Amino acid sequence: MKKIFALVDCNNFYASCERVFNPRLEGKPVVVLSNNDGCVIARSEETKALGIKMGQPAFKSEKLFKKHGILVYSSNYALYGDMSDRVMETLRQFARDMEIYSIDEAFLSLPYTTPEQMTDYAREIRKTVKKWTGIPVSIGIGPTKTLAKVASKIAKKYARFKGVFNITDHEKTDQILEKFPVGDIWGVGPRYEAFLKRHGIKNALQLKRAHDAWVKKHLTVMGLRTVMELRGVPCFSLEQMPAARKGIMSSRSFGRPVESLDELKEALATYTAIAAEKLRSQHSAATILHVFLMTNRFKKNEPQYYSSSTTILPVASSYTPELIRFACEQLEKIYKPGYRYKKIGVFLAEIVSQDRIQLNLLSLDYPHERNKTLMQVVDKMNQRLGPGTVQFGAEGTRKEWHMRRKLLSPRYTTQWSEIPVVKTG
DNA sequence: TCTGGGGTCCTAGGACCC
DNA sequence: TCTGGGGTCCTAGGACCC
Repeated sequence: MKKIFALVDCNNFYASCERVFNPRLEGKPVVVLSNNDGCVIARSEETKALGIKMGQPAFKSEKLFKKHGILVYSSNYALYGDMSDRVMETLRQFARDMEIYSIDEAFLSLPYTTPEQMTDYAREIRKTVKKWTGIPVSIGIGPTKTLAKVASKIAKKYARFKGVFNITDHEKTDQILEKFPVGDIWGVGPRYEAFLKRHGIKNALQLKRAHDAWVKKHLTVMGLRTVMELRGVPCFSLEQMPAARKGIMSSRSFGRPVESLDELKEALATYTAIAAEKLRSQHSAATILHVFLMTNRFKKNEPQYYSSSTTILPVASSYTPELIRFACEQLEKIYKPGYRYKKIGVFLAEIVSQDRIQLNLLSLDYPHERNKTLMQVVDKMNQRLGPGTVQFGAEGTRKEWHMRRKLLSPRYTTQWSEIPVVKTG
C-alpha cells in the first residue's frame, strides 16, 4: 500500500511541558534556559512575539525578562523526557510504523488515502495528543520526510491551518515552495543558506530546480538528497529501530570557574559515571575513552587553553570505577595549573555489545560477573530513587562546581522526593 | 558574575601498500 | 637522463540536526 509521511512536532516543547503542570503559565510568556541557565532554548508563543531570540544568552536578557514579566525556567530534562515518552506512546496508537526523531518530533508512516482523509486523521491525532498529554502539536504531511517537515513548519506558522498542513492537499506545491525560505529547509543550515543566497537561491522552489551536479559539488550528497526529496523522490526512509550509539558524550559547563585538579577530577568522575550508565542502558561497552578540558572562550582577556587525550582500553568496559580511573589518568596528562576552566567532558567510543567483549589473556582473572552485578544494583537504585542516589567516591559530595539550575521546576511526573519541602518556623 | 549538550554524516588529504 | 598510480584506511574538520 502506498504510504505518506507525517511529521508530528510538539509546539515549544519544553515551555509546553512546564505549562502542563503549572496552568498559571497559560497565556503568559515563558522561556526555558539551557543547562547552567546559559541561554534561551525554548520560548512560548508570547515570548517569541516579544522578540526574545533562540540561543540568546540569559544574562543579557534579564532586563527584558523583567520588563515583560517573562517566566523563566531552568531546563528540567527528567520532566521533558517523561512527557516525551507519553506523547510517543499516544502517537503509537495511530501508526504502527513510526520513527522517534527527537525528544519532541516523530515521523509517522500513514496509509495514502485521499488528501482530505489524511488531513482529518492528522487532526484526530492532534486532538488526542492534546487531550491525553496536554501538549499541543503541529503536523505536516508530505510524500517525503523533507516535504513533511516543510508542511509542519507551515502548519505551525499560519494559525488558519489549525495545526495541520498537508502539502499533497494542494495542486500547486511549487507555489508553496516558492514562498518557503531556503534556510528553513531541513538540512540547510546557516552556512549553506548564506552560500545558496550568494548564488541567487533564496527559496525552496529555486533549490528544487538547481542542477544536480552543482548541488552535489557544493552541498555534498546529503544536499542532493534534500533536493531530490523536495522533488518528491524519497531518499530518507523511516528508521524504526534506533541505531546503537556510536559514541556517548557527557560534559557540562561549570557553575563557576574551576582551577584545582581535585575539583576537575570530581566533575570528570561525575560525567564519566553518567556516560557509563548510558552505555550500560544500551547493553554495550566502550573501547576508547576520550577526555577534554577547556577554559571559557568568551573571556577574551583570560588565558585560553584546550586539550584532550585519548586512551584505548585493554578490554572494552562499562564498569564505572574502571572508566573513572582511566579518565582521571588522562586528565592528569592534560591538566595545566593556572587556568580558569569552564568545561570538562568525556567521550566514549568504539562501542561494542556487552556480551561480545573480547577478553584478553590478562583479564581472565578479572571479576567481571561481580562488577556487572554491582553496576546493575547501582543503576536500579538510581532509576528508582533518582539520579545520584548511589554514586562513587571519586565523584565528590559537595560539587561546588555544579551547573546552575536556579529556576528548576519540580520533577512533577517522575520523582516525589525532589519536590521542594517548604520550611516553616 | 553570567554564553548548552549531544549527536550524525561527508569529504579532503595524508599515510601506506603494492 | 628519467622518479607511477590506484586502492584503502584513518583522521581532522566542517556541515548539519534537535
